[in-house]
Amino acid sequence: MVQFTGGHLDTAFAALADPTRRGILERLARADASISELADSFRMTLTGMKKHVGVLEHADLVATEKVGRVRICRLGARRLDAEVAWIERYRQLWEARFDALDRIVEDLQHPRTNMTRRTRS
Amino acid sequence: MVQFTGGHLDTAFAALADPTRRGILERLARADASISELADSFRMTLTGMKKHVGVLEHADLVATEKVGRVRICRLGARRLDAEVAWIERYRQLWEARFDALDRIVEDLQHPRTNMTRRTRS
DNA sequence: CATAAACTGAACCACATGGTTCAGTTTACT
DNA sequence: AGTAAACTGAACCATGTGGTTCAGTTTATG
Repeated sequence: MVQFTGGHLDTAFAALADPTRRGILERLARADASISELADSFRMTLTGMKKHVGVLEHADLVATEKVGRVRICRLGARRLDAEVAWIERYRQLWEARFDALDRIVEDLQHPRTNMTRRTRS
Repeated sequence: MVQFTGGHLDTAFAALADPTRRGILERLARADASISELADSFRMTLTGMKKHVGVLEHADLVATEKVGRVRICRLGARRLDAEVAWIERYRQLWEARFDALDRIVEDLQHPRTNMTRRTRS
């Protein structure tokens, strides 16, 4: 065990851990926007907004392009497939774990001499 | 717009943003464990591990109980439903956004005089 | 009772975050 | 040419993170 080459998962989850950043993604899903548009949508300085966009860009959740004096921000390539995959796998383990617990509780209440493992219902 | 009461999403995503923490969850899905067991699985001090468990506990991803001198860690109540829901919704928007882009590109290549919106195929 | 195991809390460290201000630079408009 | 908009970078600030060490406390065991 001991190390978990996290890679994308780290940066993607970290990027999603901020409400402003999630807001920006929702906003960009409606339409592309400049840094200033985003900045005053979220009542924040240009500089502050640029940092958030930087984080999202670094996670490939946003892509930007400079056109004249304005930087256009659009949704990036990352579709969060790996992230959902991790969580879904975790949820399966979670369910299995609690199913097992249920079986134990039930066995304590209705013990049976046959100790072979029961199959999932 | 302007504020996004993030609540759980914040802490859950933040908790998942660390590879050690994801590792702990996977480990606990296999079986409950004490702080010391986790600590040496991940080659870390007890104190360090306790902090990680603290973060996970704070996000309801882990629940602990002290039994004698050992603290038992098990999976917590949070099944990450809200988190998956957010991401899934985002992916839908993402698809819609790129479908729209495809339509534009296609229309540029094969222009048609009828400008009514085409329905999704 | 004595010792050791297992945890806990405080204090520290280097570095990242989420913001700001201030001082530029580049580009558009008149 | 001159002004203003839009961004950019550096510096700063308070707080959080991921880890450590050290000094306890509690609980189990010989």
